[in-house]
Order: sequence, then C-alpha cells, then structure tokens
Amino acid sequence: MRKEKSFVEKVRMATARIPRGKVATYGQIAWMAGRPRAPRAVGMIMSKNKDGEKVPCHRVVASNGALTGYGMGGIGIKKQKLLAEGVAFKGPRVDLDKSLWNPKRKRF
DNA sequence: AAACTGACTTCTC
DNA sequence: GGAGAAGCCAGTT
Repeated sequence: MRKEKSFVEKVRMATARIPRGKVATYGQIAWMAGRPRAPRAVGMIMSKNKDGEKVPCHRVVASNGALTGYGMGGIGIKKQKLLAEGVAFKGPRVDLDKSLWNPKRKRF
C-alpha cells in the first residue's frame, strides 16, 4: 500500500501532465488530485509556487477560461506564454472549446 | 490549535 | 452576458 502523496504533490503532477498547447482548469486539477471541491486550494498552491519552472502553472486557467493570478508578471505574461504554445484564445479568455485539456486518467 | 487568506466555482438577479 | 454573494479546501500565520 503506497502512502498517499500530499495534495500539493498531486496537483503538481496533474499540472505537469498538461500537454503543450492545452490548458486545464483549477477544477480539473482539483478533481485529479482527489479533491473536486478544492479549486481554491489548487490556486493557493500555485501562488506559493514551490514548483517554480518545473510545473507549467501558466497552463492552468479558471473554469470560464479566464487567466487568473500568475505572479511572475501578471496574466499578461501568462497569456503570451499560452499563445506561444498554440493555445487558442477567444478575446481576453482562453478558448476552452478548442484548447481545454482532456485528461485521460480519472485520478491519481 | 484556531483563525485568516486566497491564482476558484457556482448560483441568483 | 455581467455583477454580486455564498460555499468550499488546504496552506500560512
């Protein structure tokens, strides 16, 4: 029986799995981490960001496709990064209809 | 240990 | 579709 990893670690793994050119919502990350009702906790983890550049936290957006947070320069930088990776945008928000990541795994 | 905070989500007007 | 309020979770202090 494997010892369950911390919520933070699961979130980091889930985020690291997001393929380039796609984005995932905080809700999805929380869902994969085993806490479907904890999108806030996910956001908080990102804000503390112990992952640094190891995890593509810029690929995580709000459920409505809006870019939230991002401390290294603001959502503007985040948007530029996503655009550079080929993420489709619909105005100021991400076009989830095209660039939302479809997680193949159900959970960790 | 308790209380507060925050990069969210969902409901209602 | 936009704005406001309530609910929820884990981390930090």
